[in-house]
Amino acid sequence: MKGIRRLAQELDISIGTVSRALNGRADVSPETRQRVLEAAAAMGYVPNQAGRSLRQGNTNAIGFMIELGADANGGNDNFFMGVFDGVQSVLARHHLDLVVLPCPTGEDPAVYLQRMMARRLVDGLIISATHRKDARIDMLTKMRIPFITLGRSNTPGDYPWIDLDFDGAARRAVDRLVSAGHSRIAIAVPSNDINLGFIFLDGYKAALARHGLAFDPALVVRVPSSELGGYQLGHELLAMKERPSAVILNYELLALGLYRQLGEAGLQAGRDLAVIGFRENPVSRYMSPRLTCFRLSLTGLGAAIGEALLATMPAYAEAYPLGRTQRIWPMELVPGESDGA
Amino acid sequence: MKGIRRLAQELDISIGTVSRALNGRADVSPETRQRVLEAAAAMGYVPNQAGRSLRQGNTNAIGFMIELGADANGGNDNFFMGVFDGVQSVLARHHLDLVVLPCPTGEDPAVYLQRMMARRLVDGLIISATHRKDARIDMLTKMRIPFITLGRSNTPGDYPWIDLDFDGAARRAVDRLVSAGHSRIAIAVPSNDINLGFIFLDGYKAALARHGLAFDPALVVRVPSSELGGYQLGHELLAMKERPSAVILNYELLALGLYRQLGEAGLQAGRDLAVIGFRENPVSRYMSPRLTCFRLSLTGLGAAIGEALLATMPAYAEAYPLGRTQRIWPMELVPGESDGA
DNA sequence: GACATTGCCGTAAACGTTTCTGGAAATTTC
DNA sequence: GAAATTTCCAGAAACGTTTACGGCAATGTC
Repeated sequence: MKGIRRLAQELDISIGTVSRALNGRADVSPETRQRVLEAAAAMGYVPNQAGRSLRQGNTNAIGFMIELGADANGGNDNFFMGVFDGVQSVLARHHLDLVVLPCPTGEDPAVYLQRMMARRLVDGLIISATHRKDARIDMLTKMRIPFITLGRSNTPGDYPWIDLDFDGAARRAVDRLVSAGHSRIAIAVPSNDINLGFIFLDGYKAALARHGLAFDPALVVRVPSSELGGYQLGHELLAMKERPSAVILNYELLALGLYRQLGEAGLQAGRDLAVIGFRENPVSRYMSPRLTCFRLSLTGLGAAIGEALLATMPAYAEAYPLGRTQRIWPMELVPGESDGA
Repeated sequence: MKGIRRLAQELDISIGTVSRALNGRADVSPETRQRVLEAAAAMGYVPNQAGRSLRQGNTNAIGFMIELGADANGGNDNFFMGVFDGVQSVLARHHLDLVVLPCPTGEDPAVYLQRMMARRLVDGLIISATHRKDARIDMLTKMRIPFITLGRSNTPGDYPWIDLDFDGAARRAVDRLVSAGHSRIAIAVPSNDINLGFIFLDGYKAALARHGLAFDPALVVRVPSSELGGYQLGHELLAMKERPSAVILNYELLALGLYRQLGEAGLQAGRDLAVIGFRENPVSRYMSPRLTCFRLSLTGLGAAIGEALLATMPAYAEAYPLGRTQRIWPMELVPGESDGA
């Protein structure tokens, strides 16, 4: 005899009562509940999740899908670790657990997602590295699985999302550079179809226009989001006929390769080329010269993701007034030495 | 009507036969099997994992527990992403899925593990960031859950583990520095009780002894495994009465902070202080000067972990001759410019 | 042609929960 | 003190699978 049945036998009561006592239902006397809880603790009883899932049709777990391919989310640094912490802080309030689902490099994210959802492993899902046209969004809406995307997409629909303030970052970077006297400002965007690149570029264009500067397509450099990409970026910048005096990066670690390329040419960021990076992280803080970039609260972002997701799940929604489930997460500019200010 | 029952009704055969057909059992006629498979595909049927788990008592998933606390595994860079890929390449052969379990910062890893295992979410487990005395090991052996640790521990027992070649790296770093003429060689080790620090230090000591050099405890600097730790390390090195001419790092990103500290004192790695880092990664490759460090195959490591774990699980063991489930993963020195050679 | 074997399939039990239903006992109500 | 209500619990069904068992027909064996 195992599980709840054994517990019931031990206490000489029915398994139904044991279950109700453990789950805090009303119709069980205080003393019986007490006995059950004590016996459960003593015997180290924990309910079998498979049985519970089968019966109630849920799993009490939330999934977070990430893509392992380095290019897809820019080298996978400590970004997600902070976000996971934030998400869990919210889920813990409801006894929900977080499981991370890593899509292998080279596997189609949509196919992977299909496989994982078929397992019915989670009740809700967070997906990241949103592509411009993302098949996963249609799939999840069709499957009626609650989800939220970290990153906007162009896929139409009324699904919830949260995204970093790419437009704002691009705009403020341009503003800062223009007021420092720069007029020829290059921009680096990812070479794949991840959506953030398009938004970043749009923000850049809009900011230029507001300053009355013409948009020059030659100043848009598409490179993979990696240190090597930064090195290539440097090469392209130096090879330009009319060399720009500043560059804005969509990904902070591009600066490493860029710095190296500049160094090999006897040049230095901040002095010979103004550089504004993207997200502040431990590496950008210790590069020389220190990178001017944008700070955000990773755990705060994670918590916002968790709350927005729960707001769309009927079982938890009452605690989270639906409100805005589509929002832009703010970033704050932290000046470094790389923009020559 | 849902699930297998609906499928059976549609085909007008029993659910037992459907199940056997889908699971490739022998006693079902070829044409029936064909019909079932086609109907399942047409209706988009996928077996309910909860029902299956409940019946067969397993989950067809393997867990990989990581710790989010930045200090615990050295800043969480792309290390794990590569390993996940390798693990999945092996698991896929057996239709096993990988789920990553991120232990929140600040939560006791053993408590977290207990919670997750109670959910019976996975059939086997990989744990990382092994501590010198690791409560999780006793817990898992007691629970009879197949597991493997990424990182040795001092906890006694015959459990499987894989570890990076910390001793070899320390030894070869010392060898290289000594033959370049250095005799006062400092070493950085983590300030917490993560086990790799002790092994790294032991390798260092042994190598010194082999060269007839005395071990000087003053040359052992304990700092957190982060860029800031590297900065502190630089401070301590520069403040030493008898300043060392070389330093060996247990974690490559320490070099970033160290470089900065040196730069602020007008010094440079390679020229004024020989530096040998630990693991090669994209960042270390683009630091200036490029860090001398050790290369390893992350996906290879992941695959080895997966195979060693499966070798201990009865259901899969036959494919993996038990052999050595305790092994050291090799690393290859890649010369940079930071050691002045 | 009687018998044993084989191939295929239906039936039903089991996995560990939760929850619906009913009902006995205790309490309250007039 | 009978009726109505409440409190608490037992019993059983249900969730979706897998699999042990048995049986019927078809095939093989002498």
